[in-house]
Amino acid sequence: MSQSLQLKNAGLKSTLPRLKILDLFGSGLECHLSADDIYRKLLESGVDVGIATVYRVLTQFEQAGLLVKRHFEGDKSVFELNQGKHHDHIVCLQCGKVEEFYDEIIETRQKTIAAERGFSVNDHTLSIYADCLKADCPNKRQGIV
Amino acid sequence: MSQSLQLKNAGLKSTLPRLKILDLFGSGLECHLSADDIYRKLLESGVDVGIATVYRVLTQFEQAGLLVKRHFEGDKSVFELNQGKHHDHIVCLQCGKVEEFYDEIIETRQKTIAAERGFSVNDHTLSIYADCLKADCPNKRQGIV
DNA sequence: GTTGAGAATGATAATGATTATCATTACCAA
DNA sequence: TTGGTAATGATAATCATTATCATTCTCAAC
Ligand SMILES: [Mn+2]
Ligand SMILES: [Mn+2]
Ligand SMILES: [Zn+2]
Ligand SMILES: [Zn+2]
Repeated sequence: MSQSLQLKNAGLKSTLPRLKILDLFGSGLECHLSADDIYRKLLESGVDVGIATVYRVLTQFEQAGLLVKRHFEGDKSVFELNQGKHHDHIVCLQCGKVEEFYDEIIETRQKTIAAERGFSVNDHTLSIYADCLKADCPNKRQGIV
Repeated sequence: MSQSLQLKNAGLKSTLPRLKILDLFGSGLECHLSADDIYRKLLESGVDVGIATVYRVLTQFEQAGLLVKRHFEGDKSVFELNQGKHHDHIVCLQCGKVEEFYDEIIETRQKTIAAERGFSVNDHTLSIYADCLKADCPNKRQGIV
């Protein structure tokens, strides 16, 4: 589906900042970007956008169900494409790379644990902070991408 | 162990703000307090402390291993006594109550998942946001305590 | 294609949590 | 008791995020 149609479906007018921000997330999954990441990337690519617009658009996209907001370690939140299905994250403490996973055993176990204690699960976040053992892991942190 | 001795062991001088803050956490477990919670409670109890001191002391206690910092939903972080052993949390979306749990199956599964993907787990956070089904759950949010 | 009402933008001020400064005060070893 | 030094607290500064508001842009109607 074209991006401008995506926006139309979400009840949002097709504007340059919105199209460019949608572009950044592209079709590439496992892409977790902060407002500042996006602001910086747009300026680099010659799109003269305001930081206020970035925050506004991200919030609108989140409310429209296009994006999902995440809170990893650190102070700033990141956004990713809404993949329609829940998943959890492994964050590399060396390079900041984020990998996604879904595990039925963990999911089921959480419901059981909550039920045993008199809770009905609404949502959850599981973030594993780990060291990447791969050879190509750049041994320095550089913002969660 | 007396509180002033606890402070001495941590290499910290025994001062009124430090003793009073340590007091607040007391022996009661499952006590998760934000800097502002603590600041407010101290003022209420007649201890005229500055908010800067609260933040400073919390950081010192965390570095000394007396407290652990947590990040639940929302903007402010909370602290709890360092119980020496890892645990995860269920947060009631109605009243904000926090319950703790530890599940060996989930812990083990995380290590397996990470290993399969070439990661060595360093740390993790699992927070379940749920609705408390108990009758005495006050149906309003009132800050995470 | 032109146009106008209303939405969107961006510069900037405001906010809320947290940290840094720095002059004053309190702790404690001698 | 006292002096050196660490701790405190009022306040300014910082950082991410949100609110304001005058200006610009979009798009449906003509
Ligand atoms: Mn993800
Ligand atoms: Mn806890
Ligand atoms: Zn999950
Ligand atoms: Zn755990």
